[in-house]
Amino acid sequence: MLDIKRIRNNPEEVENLLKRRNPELNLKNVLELDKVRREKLVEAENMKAEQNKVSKQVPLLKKEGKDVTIILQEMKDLAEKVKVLDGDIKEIDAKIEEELLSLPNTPNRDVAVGASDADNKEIRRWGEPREFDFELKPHWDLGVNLNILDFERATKITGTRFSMFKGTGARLERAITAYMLDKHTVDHGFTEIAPPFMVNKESMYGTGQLPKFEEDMFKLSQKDYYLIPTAEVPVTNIYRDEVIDEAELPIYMTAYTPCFRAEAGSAGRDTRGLIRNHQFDKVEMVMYAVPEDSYRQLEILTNFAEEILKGLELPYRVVELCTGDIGFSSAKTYDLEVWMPSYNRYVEISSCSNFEDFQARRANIKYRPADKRKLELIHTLNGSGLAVGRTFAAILENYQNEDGSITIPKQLRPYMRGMDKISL
RNA sequence: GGAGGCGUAUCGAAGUGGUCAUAACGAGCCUGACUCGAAAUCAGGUUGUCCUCACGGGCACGUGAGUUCGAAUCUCACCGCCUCCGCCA
Repeated sequence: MLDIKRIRNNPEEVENLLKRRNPELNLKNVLELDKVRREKLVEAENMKAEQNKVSKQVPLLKKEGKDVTIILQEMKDLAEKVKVLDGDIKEIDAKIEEELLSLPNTPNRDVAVGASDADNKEIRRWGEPREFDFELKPHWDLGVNLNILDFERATKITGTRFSMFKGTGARLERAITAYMLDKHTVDHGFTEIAPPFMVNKESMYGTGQLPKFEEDMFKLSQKDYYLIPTAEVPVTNIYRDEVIDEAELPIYMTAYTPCFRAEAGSAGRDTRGLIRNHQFDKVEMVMYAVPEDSYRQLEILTNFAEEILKGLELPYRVVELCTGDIGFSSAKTYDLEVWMPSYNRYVEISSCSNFEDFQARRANIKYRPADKRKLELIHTLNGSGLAVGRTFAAILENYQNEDGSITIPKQLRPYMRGMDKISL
């Protein structure tokens, strides 16, 4: 959520930044509502001040034996007026809240202006896409042939866009997850979290999934809970409505969770394999930082995600998203894209973002600066580290051999009890 | 799921219709005094939020609604925590 004070004091600046995302965005409604609200607020507060003043006098006058009947009658009338005015203000507050919740974050000033992913900027590449001297297979054929993936039965058990890992495949999936978690906790200093996989709507509002993206989520029918679309939601909300000591920042947290996405509106896209499912596993990194430090932390976060790809020796590139492509809550985002041979292009496998105080304002996460009295909002960041299903797919495709077997990346072998190859 | 109890600042906790909410009292923390230094002791400070350039004012005692001229205090609903019982991996 954007700061209403910032909007009020710098309307043009904020609006211009929003228009970099989408030229249709504007602040007209919010500004008008805010103006009316403040007028009514001043009026109501003056009346309340009067109420408080008189209420203090009443017991004194009574003590002196004076008749207060007239005063009480006047106060009753005043109370009526205050009640009406408070009702109006409450209504306006709700409207302002609604407007503010529907506005995306302002992109960082340095983010390149662009309309779509076509305008994203490649920052760097690592590794060379492998040249195949045989006809390569996509991961869904490789996995099914080796009997480590089963899409047909997953569809029977549940439905389309579900997948199932089997035997060595299930083990490899678990190995990838464990490797990532170990790397982040042991080498990168993260605290591992095993959070709830369902959250209430306050948490969904906190990170920005609600109210705008309800159709992307799975909601339970008997409780007002949602299946998490990413560990970002429960983990970022850990400190919702709390105040953190500055000495504790930055806070690094990582979590493995399954992720559930309705994938509404993506019919027909990536229908085969592990790339776009209703359920997939992901290891997520979440950071809390002081505002002055958050952009430095974004670089660190992105590097941590890159470390996983480097460790697995998977070629990738880093892309900086343009203003038209960054997510609703983000101010700046780097995507990591892994080389996917069957697609013959790089495919998104991680998204690392700085949300600045956008989520912290919604979730009310503050810290007390060591030098100052006032509480300040923290900055939140998160990044995939990485999407496990897509990593699995990338390993199958990049490490495939002519006979259809898969060489296991060196770093994963300890997690596979030394196994170096998956074959029939 | 049933019964009872409880939600007040960083923590403990008092307050049960109006000079007890500028939230008592205690602890913690910060500053100062004493000290070579520390401890102890003494003095002072220490909630958040909204409107306002400021002065100043409003709001908040789990949340919401109600009664009242006036609510932490009375009523209702909801949420959370604790104890006991039931059920359960």
